Amino acid sequence: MLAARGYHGAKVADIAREAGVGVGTFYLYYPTKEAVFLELVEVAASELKSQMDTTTSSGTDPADISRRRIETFFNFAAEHRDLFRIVFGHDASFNDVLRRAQNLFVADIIENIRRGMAAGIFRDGHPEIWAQAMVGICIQAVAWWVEHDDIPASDIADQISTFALDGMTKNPGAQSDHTE
Amino acid sequence: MLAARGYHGAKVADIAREAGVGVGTFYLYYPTKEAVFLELVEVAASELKSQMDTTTSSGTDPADISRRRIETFFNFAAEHRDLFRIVFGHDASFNDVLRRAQNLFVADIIENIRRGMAAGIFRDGHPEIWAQAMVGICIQAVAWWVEHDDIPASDIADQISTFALDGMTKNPGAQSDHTE
Amino acid sequence: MLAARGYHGAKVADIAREAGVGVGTFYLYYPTKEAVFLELVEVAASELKSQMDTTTSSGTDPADISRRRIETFFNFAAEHRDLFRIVFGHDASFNDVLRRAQNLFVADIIENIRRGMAAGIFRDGHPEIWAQAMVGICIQAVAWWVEHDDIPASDIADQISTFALDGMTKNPGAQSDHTE
Amino acid sequence: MLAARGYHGAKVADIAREAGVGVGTFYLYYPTKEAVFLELVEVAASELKSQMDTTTSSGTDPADISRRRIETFFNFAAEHRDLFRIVFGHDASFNDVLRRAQNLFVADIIENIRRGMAAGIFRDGHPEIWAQAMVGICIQAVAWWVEHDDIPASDIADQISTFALDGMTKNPGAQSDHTE
DNA sequence: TATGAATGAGTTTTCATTCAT
DNA sequence: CATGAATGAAAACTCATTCAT
Repeated sequence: MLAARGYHGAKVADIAREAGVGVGTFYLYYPTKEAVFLELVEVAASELKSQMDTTTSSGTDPADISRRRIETFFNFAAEHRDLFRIVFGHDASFNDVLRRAQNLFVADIIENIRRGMAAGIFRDGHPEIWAQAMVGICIQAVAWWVEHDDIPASDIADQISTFALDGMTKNPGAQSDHTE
Repeated sequence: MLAARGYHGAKVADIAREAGVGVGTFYLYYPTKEAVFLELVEVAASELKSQMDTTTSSGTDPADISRRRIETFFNFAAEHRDLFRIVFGHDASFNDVLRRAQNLFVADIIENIRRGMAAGIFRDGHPEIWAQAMVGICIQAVAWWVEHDDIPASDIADQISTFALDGMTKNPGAQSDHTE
Repeated sequence: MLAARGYHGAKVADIAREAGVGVGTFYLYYPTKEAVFLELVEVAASELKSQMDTTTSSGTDPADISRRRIETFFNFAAEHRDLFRIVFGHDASFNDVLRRAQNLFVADIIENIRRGMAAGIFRDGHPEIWAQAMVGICIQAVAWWVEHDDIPASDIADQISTFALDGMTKNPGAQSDHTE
Repeated sequence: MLAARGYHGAKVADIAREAGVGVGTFYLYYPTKEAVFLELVEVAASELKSQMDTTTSSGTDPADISRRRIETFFNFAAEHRDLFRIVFGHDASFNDVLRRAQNLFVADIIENIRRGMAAGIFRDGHPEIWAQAMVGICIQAVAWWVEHDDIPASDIADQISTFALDGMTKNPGAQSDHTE
């Protein structure tokens, strides 16, 4: 399925066939291969943003806004599952390499989270989702950070640790421990 | 610079030139283009993993382990900045599209975090890093989730909200609010 | 404008749009793209030929016939300027290359003609038109010649020199030196 | 043979095969298909120009210069026959149409020239070459003229008639009637 | 071992032509 | 008759990989 291929894995001929049209037809609607992805992503992003803006326009509590945005995001993803598979879909060659490397760590992270939960130190949750979240934080942070030479490693590590361990809210216990 | 190009953007000829060898020499050491990235990533991943294992072998507190792992990760990234730029480097065509879409949201997230911090609801931190962390969590979680059809959107949204807002630890106030 | 594009530069869609009809309609009247040019050229050629035949049917003096034919040709061209632009119009890619190469020589030829006129060796005339004529003779002659292997270069050069310098008529001075 | 195909008729794959190399090799030396023709033409044009400059640098008589240039041109063409076949080679589709149209007139022109020669009005020469010359003059002149709106048809017709019938030189009889 | 010129399979893109409406 | 969206064969171009030196 096209959706599972990602940008580089998807050939224009495949995209066209998948859509049930000829290659010529593809170029009737998009000037280049890049353009269709760009449009796909931009249209979706702008739709998502407008949904988020609507969703969060009623309240002003930042924590609440975050929660509702996250909810909106995943509802949107549920409705556009195919799109997300395209956009984050694994490209035959490279992403597999990354995936494998990630898995090397995910297992350990899950294990640590399980132990933390069992010990009552971590709040209850879905260990694998949290492990994915940890990986996502680190990847995104590092990708951002390598373009920002001025921040010391210890600073970004601290920021990420605080974020991941304590969360953003100051008195979380008072608000949203869904597990108690 | 090669490092800024990412897997698809980097031609074998560039990689070889960057390394100061001929393309033929490249193929003397790596069977395919994929292999060099695979090796790059795997060697680094295994080195990182072994550093992490060493770092965390002494203690058993899961929160502490997480913290130390995160620290190790960013120290490693600092020492292998080029590698990370290669691996997460933006490929000319596609990643830019993604980058632009992300930026659409990052600004809003930063704004919300700033307001939350100002209101004393969010603990103090680096708003942009946290925003990147939020985006990273969501992207990684959604990429993982689209391959796991059985989990309802509301469940994953809840998990991610809890993680991001409250953090993993149960009594964070008691442990690590760096701002108090 | 279509007329300026030449055969390869003109897309059928353009030709149809230019004509104010749909592409489908185009194919109602012409079986192929080539056919429309063929028809265009053939209809025009046959019309031109019939005009020439009429024009020259009255007299029998070959020099006079030549003169009248040339006149008819350019009058026809004046009335079918668009057609001539289509037929000899410069195709985006290749003809420009030729054009540029020609210009390399045209300037020199003009210069030589000017000097010849100033010295009273050449009869008066429009230097650029004559230079174009010179180029036209050479191109056409060479294009014809490369398909006729049996003629030595010196022979064709002699023929062309005689033609260009002395003209076709035996006693031109007695007939048509417009400048005296 | 490639040389007989002309620009549009020649596919890059053919050019490469003809040259005994792979298509990739072609692109190793020329960035685009257009570029190879451009280079072909420009290199040849500049070589031809330099030959012409050398040839004509000794004398100053314009008529002599013309004659020597024409000679140089055809000698050059003889040595680069293949190149000229490429450059003026007939493209399967369009040039044939033109060729056919031209032939419609060439026969008549030849006939007229023959009659003029027989009648002693035209100097002796090769009727077909002269007919080609006539056609070349007219095509080139008209192609030039359609881009120069300000010149009346009668003017250009006069210029061309004078050129073709009387030649450029003022007293041709005194100089170069090769037939007497 | 080291090289980089040569390769051609694999892609993107074009556009004359068709055909359902 | 008229249309233009759809088509896909054919063409230009890319780049990982090979191999003679």
